[in-house]
Amino acid sequence: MEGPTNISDVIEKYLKGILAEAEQVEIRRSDIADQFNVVPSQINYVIKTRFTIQNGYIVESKRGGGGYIRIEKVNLLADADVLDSLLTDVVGDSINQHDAFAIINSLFNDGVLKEREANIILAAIDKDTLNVADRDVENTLRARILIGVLNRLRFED
Amino acid sequence: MEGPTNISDVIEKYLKGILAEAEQVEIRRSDIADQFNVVPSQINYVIKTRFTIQNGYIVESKRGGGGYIRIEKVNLLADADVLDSLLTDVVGDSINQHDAFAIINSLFNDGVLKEREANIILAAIDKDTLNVADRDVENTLRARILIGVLNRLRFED
DNA sequence: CAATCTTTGACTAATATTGACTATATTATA
DNA sequence: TATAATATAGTCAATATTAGTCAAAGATTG
Repeated sequence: MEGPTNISDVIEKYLKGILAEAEQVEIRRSDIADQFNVVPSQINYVIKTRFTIQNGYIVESKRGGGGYIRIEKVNLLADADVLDSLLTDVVGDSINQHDAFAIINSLFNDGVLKEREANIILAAIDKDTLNVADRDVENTLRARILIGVLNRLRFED
Repeated sequence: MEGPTNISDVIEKYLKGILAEAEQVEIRRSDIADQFNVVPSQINYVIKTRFTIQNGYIVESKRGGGGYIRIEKVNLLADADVLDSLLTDVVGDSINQHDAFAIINSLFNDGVLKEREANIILAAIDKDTLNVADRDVENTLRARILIGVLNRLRFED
């Protein structure tokens, strides 16, 4: 019944309309801001809230002359739901090395990760690699890395 | 969408186009500057920002009559010494996201990393993933993860 | 009314462009 | 051969051109 009620939704729909036709959109932030009569930083808000990796978008940008913001749509993989439930149920906002290793190991056993891929992740979240004095900080950081990596693996590219 | 709208990107692409065909490219700075209608020092800027060792290039030059700038592509897979010095000198104990991304991209281009492997590493060292308040701490952590991961891959082979 | 989402703008950071000045190598000339 | 003239490239800082961050204010929703 009702259309979009705020300008952020309008901008979101505009960009997604383009992405329905093309692989990616490349904009000049101030152009879009002018077009919808909003301040430039609102474009960042729209992107941060509506074009996340969880939703299947990858965003790249460059400042300076000829700068741009590029939004790319990426496709969900078959394993996406496995990774998704793992993320919401198991990882949380803190995870110790033992539990994290078990997750990666099971993903390897299930064929979601190749051996080299698993080894890369294990190296990245190893406690000696992170080398953080505080155990809680270490576990929080490990959770963030795991979430970032597994979210990325939900998509192809 | 559109191509680059800044002249530095255009010059970069021109030079990389030549390097796609040849082992190296040798230019006279003022020729290229004239060709693209920029001041000569902009050629130095393009080289300094886009043909660094972390991008996989080595640059040599000579001044005076018959002077030149020569850009050579190095293969990090073939040249273990270059990779070594790159990790020691460029990564060291701190590295920002921009430089780290350039290194991973080079390793992918040279066949050291597969695309999925590169994406995993990029996700792990992304500043939003690490989400550390202090920039120095973030860069230190990124360096440890990068070195930890690459060393793990190295022992594999 | 409390929580959440949106809008705004001041401030920050990154990148690109330009030109004056410096450094170095080669060539011409005394 | 020594020196001067010429022909290169390098450095650096000022300015211009973008995008990013953050927090306060305002609006909406449950």
